[in-house]
Amino acid sequence: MTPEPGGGLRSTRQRAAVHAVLSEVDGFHSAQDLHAILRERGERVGLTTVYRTLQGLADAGEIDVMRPPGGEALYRRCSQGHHHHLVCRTCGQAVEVAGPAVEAWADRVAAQHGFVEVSHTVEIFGTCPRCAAGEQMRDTGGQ
Amino acid sequence: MTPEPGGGLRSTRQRAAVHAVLSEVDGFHSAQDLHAILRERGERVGLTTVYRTLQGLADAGEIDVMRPPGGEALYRRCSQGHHHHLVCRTCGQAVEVAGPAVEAWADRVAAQHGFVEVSHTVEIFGTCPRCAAGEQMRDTGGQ
DNA sequence: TGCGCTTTTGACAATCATTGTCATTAGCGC
DNA sequence: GCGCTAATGACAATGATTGTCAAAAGCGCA
Repeated sequence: MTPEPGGGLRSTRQRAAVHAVLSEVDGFHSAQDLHAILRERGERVGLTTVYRTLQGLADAGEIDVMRPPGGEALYRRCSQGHHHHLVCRTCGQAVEVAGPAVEAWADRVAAQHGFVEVSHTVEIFGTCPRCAAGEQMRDTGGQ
Repeated sequence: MTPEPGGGLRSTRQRAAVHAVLSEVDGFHSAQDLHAILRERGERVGLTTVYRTLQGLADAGEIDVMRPPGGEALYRRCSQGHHHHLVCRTCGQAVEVAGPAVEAWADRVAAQHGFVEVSHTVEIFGTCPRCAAGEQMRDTGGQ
């Protein structure tokens, strides 16, 4: 029970590595994905540590977590404020989008029903122009 | 490898049971949850079958699936059209909400970036009035 | 009504992401 | 440098979901 206020975190090589990878890669990646990237770079970081570090970063609001229908959670370093994502379901590329109207709508709807402590998730999935262009060879015969 | 789409389904006792439970319970429930309810009722349905039936129903658009941050997927029978949910994170009670403005916003944002085949998920979490009221004492059993 | 083909079922194993464990290692203040 | 304590990491454990495959049950058809 001696909680160090604020400075309770130690700066370790592993944490820096995870942080660095997140800064350099583009789009959303799973924890295992990031772990593989670290290994390729020669960084020796345990998978458990990757998970914990990501958890901590997500907890601190420094990265965003997304749970696509597929299964694994995806992480990405994002701008700090509240925003949402437009994600390509083929290549993973993500665009940050802001929707003040949506925020307002969500709050209003929740308030109408008397809900408090409201949070919301908005995710838009689609196929980005590049992937859509390379994908059109797929309707032989059909259904 | 030519399963009859649409009419290829047979009506079985198990499928009817799952369907019935979904009609009678309120709010979102996990697959394992529904399986437990079926067992309590004396219906002998395998867990695998529950999963498959739910998958089929979700595929047919007859039920809604939600993946809360917690982990398991939750299922609920809903009205057919496209809509979203305002869910109490304490008791699970859910309110269907429609947001034409949000749909339009999502489509517009996606189109601006050239994305096609767009889908989106919107979920609002909060604490419903009843849970918010009873949360200071947390004594009344409620149900 | 009975038969047979095909789908469905269900017990169990397999998978797979994520979390817990715990001995070892390494920051950081002194 | 020393020591305390948090962090690490290999491994096991968890737990939801999916695959497997033989047995059972629907439904069309004779």
